[in-house]
Amino acid sequence: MKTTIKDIAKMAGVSTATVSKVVNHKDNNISEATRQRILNLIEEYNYVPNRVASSMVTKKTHSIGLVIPDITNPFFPEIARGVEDLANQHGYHVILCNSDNDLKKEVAYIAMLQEKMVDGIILTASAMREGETLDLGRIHVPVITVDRDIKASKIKGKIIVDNKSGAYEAVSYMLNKGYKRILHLAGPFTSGTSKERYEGYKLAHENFGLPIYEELFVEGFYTAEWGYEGIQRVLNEGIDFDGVFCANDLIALGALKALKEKGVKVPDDIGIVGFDDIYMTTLIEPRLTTVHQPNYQMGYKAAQMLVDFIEEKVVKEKKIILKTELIIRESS
Amino acid sequence: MKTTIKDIAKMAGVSTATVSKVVNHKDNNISEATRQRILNLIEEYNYVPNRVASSMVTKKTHSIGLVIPDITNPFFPEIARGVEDLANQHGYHVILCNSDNDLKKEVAYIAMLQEKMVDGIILTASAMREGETLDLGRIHVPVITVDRDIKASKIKGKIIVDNKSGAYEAVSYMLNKGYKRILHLAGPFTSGTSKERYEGYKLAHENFGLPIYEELFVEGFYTAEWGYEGIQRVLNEGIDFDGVFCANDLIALGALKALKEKGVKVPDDIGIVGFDDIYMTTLIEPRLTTVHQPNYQMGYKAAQMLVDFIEEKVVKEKKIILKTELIIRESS
DNA sequence: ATGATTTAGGTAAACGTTTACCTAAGGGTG
DNA sequence: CACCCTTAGGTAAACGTTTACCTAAATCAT
Repeated sequence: MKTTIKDIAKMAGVSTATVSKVVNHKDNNISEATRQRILNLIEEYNYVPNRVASSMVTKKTHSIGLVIPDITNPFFPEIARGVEDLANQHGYHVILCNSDNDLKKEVAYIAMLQEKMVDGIILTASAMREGETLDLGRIHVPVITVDRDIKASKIKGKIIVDNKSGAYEAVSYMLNKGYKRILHLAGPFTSGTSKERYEGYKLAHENFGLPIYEELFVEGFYTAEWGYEGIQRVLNEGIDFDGVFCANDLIALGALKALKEKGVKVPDDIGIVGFDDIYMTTLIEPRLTTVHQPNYQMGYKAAQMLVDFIEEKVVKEKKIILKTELIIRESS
Repeated sequence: MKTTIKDIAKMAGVSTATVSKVVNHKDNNISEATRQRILNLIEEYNYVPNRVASSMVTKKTHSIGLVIPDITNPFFPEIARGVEDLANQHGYHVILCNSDNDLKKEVAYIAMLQEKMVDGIILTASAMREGETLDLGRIHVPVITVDRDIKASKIKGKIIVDNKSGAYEAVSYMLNKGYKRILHLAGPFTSGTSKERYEGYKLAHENFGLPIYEELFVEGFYTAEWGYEGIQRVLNEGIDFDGVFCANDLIALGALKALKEKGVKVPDDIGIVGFDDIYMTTLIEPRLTTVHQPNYQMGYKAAQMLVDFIEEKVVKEKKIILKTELIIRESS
């Protein structure tokens, strides 16, 4: 049998109220003698407060749900870590959910989180297909989205990254460097980030007064496999290009691999620029020029905003747009 | 106000017991008419059962704690994913905790998890320094360790990988290929896995009747930074070697980078073999020969065993040793 | 000495479920 | 008709806390 507050109260000859007060440091009107007596008993009998019982009365579980597509995707651990760090600092714990970019799973997880009475949810929404929509109508805890901007009602806050300007900066840099025909290996257009990065690509060309060649834009997926395949396809079609702007680093890594295998020299023959700045970009040869995304910051800020909502502090900014940073390395 | 079981009961003109039964599908003796009436009200009023209240009476929270050093280390996301997948299949959710290899944080997290009444804990223990010991004496839920074998009482089960034989196989392979002076960039010896891998390295040499050169063994950390630095140090000291066996892939990646920068050709001049088979090993050039660790499997099996303990099934094996697999690629 | 205030703690309801056990009505059997 | 069984549901305690409000004794000011 686990020791409960009642056991301690009985042994100390006080009421449970008194024990509760000392456990929660609301012991301003408890005599030092009693306090010590209780503390000793707690120690001796290894009393561990049952937080689920507390939650029943306080209506707070001090837990937050984190719903992301896949922790295995190198993009997400940093976000998760940022969330967890801030949460931990404030006494919250985080429940990890992998939605696999599947709206059904996502909805199921959110429902589950609600049943578990989490105090709030941080969500990187799955890419939605046409006609799909995420209904948060029945959720009554704050929801913050991270990285992906979705249009669903009831979202209390957003943390996003300025993808368009990040891409703009990267492509401008390439154009400045003299690249003329920049291939854009895009992510899936069901993802808003992918679209925004494409827009940055376009805008840079426009500002330079350069045309956009249709054959230099290829839509795909956010994976290394696709980067690998995409390059091969373009090469096989005989399309000419002197630089590649990839919608994320995974694509870039795949592309780089494919180019190397074809004997193409990077950056001498063709330059590559990625997006995200995931850890491994510095471990490869040549190190990848890329657009740094502040992932840890995103997670951290999201959690911060969520906790502010939960604790009913005033939240000044409900939409935080984080800046990217172009990191120039040797691949371009 | 959120709808509770009482609201539904009142509106349906039945007792809460009845509603509870239909919600939990224990409705064998509830008439179909009543069942439908209740179901409709649940739908209409968006009744969401409060699982923390359930937990109070059932003594189960259907949550498990996952304590790992750092989700940001590419070694762990796969484990976490394995855990989460199995947990999810069985209706459990997982609470993520990053201990940063800090015993204090680890202990604090475990205490917190206990207060939150998790049903069990999966732990990749932090590397302990001399004299440190993890006291699980006060935990009364099952604890399973993963990857790292620690000696702490009260561990209900272990999932580990046969590090020694993995290393043995890798080094034997190198020796067979004709490498004569194999540098071993080890991890920290506070970590058991690191020691075991070293033992595999030693055993292979012994079986080949070859000597072990002291200067070819260097203890360090499980990071790419250290691999990079370690190689430079060895090179600066003018120590001669023709192959490198790294205690993990991160070290190997760092080492590879350092070698490339010095103009050393891999695998022509020097061969490299790593350990872990993290995702990025296939994205670099040359792709890394490494010892595959079944990380996802580890997490999955750990969760499986934990759930079996929680649900009081008979657990046949309390120590599962997973086999590694040597993956030969181009770096050797 | 009296009334007011402070100190130290107690009382008991409430949080939202589950579940062992009870009951009342109806049906079946001989 | 008397008895038993089944059906359909109800009763109420229990889970372990927290907290608004209460109270009795001691101290203080005048």
